[in-house]
Amino acid sequence: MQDGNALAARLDTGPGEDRTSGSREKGLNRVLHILEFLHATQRAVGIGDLAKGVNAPRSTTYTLVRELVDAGLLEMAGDGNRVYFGKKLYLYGMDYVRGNDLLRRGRQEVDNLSRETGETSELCMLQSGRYTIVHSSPGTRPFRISSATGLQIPLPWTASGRLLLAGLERAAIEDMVSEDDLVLPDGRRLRLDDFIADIATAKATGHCITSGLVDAYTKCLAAPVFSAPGKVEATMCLVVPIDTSEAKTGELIALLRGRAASLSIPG
Amino acid sequence: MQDGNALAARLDTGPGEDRTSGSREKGLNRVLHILEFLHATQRAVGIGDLAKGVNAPRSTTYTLVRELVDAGLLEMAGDGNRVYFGKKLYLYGMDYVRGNDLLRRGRQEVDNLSRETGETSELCMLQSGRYTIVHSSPGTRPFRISSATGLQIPLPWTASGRLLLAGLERAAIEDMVSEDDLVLPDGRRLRLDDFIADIATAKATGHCITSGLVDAYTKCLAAPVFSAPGKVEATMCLVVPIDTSEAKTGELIALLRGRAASLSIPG
DNA sequence: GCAATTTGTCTCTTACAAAAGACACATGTA
DNA sequence: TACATGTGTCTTTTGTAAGAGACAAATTGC
Repeated sequence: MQDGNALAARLDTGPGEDRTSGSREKGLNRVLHILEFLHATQRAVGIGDLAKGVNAPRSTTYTLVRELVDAGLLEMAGDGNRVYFGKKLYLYGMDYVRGNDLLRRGRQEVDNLSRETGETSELCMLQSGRYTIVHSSPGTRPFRISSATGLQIPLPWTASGRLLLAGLERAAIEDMVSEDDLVLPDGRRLRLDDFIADIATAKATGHCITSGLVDAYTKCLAAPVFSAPGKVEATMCLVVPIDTSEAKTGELIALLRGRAASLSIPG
Repeated sequence: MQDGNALAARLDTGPGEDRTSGSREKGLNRVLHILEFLHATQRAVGIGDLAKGVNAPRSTTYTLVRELVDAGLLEMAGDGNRVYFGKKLYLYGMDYVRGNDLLRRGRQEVDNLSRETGETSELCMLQSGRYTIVHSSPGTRPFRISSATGLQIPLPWTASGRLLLAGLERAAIEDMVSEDDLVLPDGRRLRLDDFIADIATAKATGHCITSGLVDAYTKCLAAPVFSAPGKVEATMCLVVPIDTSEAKTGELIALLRGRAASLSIPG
């Protein structure tokens, strides 16, 4: 939980740049902030708190929430004065899945992979310039390695991040990575050049392994899914204990690469 | 497809009443219409068509679409000038699932049920006053009985509809059911009083069976899921061939009732 | 080849939505 | 009893977002 919140905090800078003052914000923007805030919070929120959370006037927040609830995008939660996502968003989400072969097959493949290997497996994508766990399947370890769907983590913290940026210009990479992103959870600081070198290596080898980046106990194996030659659309990734043997790791990487390749468009 | 479109057409009356003139609509409303239109269309749409579809000025539509795409709620589809739902909506949808025990367990149970029986199984709920298939699992019949997730069908056409309205006042029921809703796909017209009587019966027996309503070849078995004593939150339903034997039907109903009961909150 | 349509981006105006703030009504707590 | 703190609904005011329309560029059709 403490971990989850630390990560969630990174979500705060919602859509539409950093608000300097925030007075007389567009209604639609308010709504986008509200949705993003609920996503970061991951539970029903009182309308007052919501107003504070998105830094919007209370009156405005009340009206917007009412409209969104009427539309079914939000729902009043159990006790009666909290709101959270509504059924309509679920339906739209399912529409997205239906219209998206890669996601549909990727989810399936991730589930297979974690069942077969017993390890936590994830499907990751870039989501408006940020690394996002689009689907994850927990694996069977007693101490399950936490990672919730929809979490957004700085790109440099992850193996998948290195693959997702493969093929981008240096400038584009710099745009996507803030100074803060280079600081790992344990306080260590990556050098941007090292990160960019990692990306090149990942591109060349066709996979990526990172050890002890997000936490000291795991390593992360990732392989790219291509939507076109050279264009990395997603990655599949396995999170394994950091002391996993060389041999075992090699095995898993081979498996992972195969599955990721099977999802790729060209073949 | 012709069938799907006939049903989709029923979605058109989106949120916020029927627009008579439509001049100077609120931005948020336009967005809600856009989302609803995409949901009805079930595929990527050109921005021009979208503007026509939601009856909004082109300039406004362009601006809104750009904002929504930037926010990740929509995505530009393949060829480049069409839009459809975006990853963010998927993520929000998953958040909804995560925060909603009933839906999560219901999906699971529906999948089990269709695997065990081989029949198409569905989880249904009221969604802003309309019957909605929230999850469905196709079953194993060679001619699969069509029913897509997220479709909204007039309440009187379905067995689930009768259960979902159990416990409501007559006036409330009348509000939810339009004249058009009483006309079946084959042109027959239900009498409102008969429908209300059906609802009472369904409430009393704790399940509902309808034959040949949406089409001539199927019957629909449904059982209620309660969120509180007397409050029907959802229904589970099985779609079977209309010539299924009495005995077999009884068996399935018993199974269905058991599963639905296991999802209900009180016990 | 020249029309006719569609697409995407602009600018300018004013109708109207967002905000401020007052109000009424619950709570809890010194 | 007073005094915060949170909730939900009003009004009024004013800054601005929605809309009309004009434009160039890209697609169509004949």
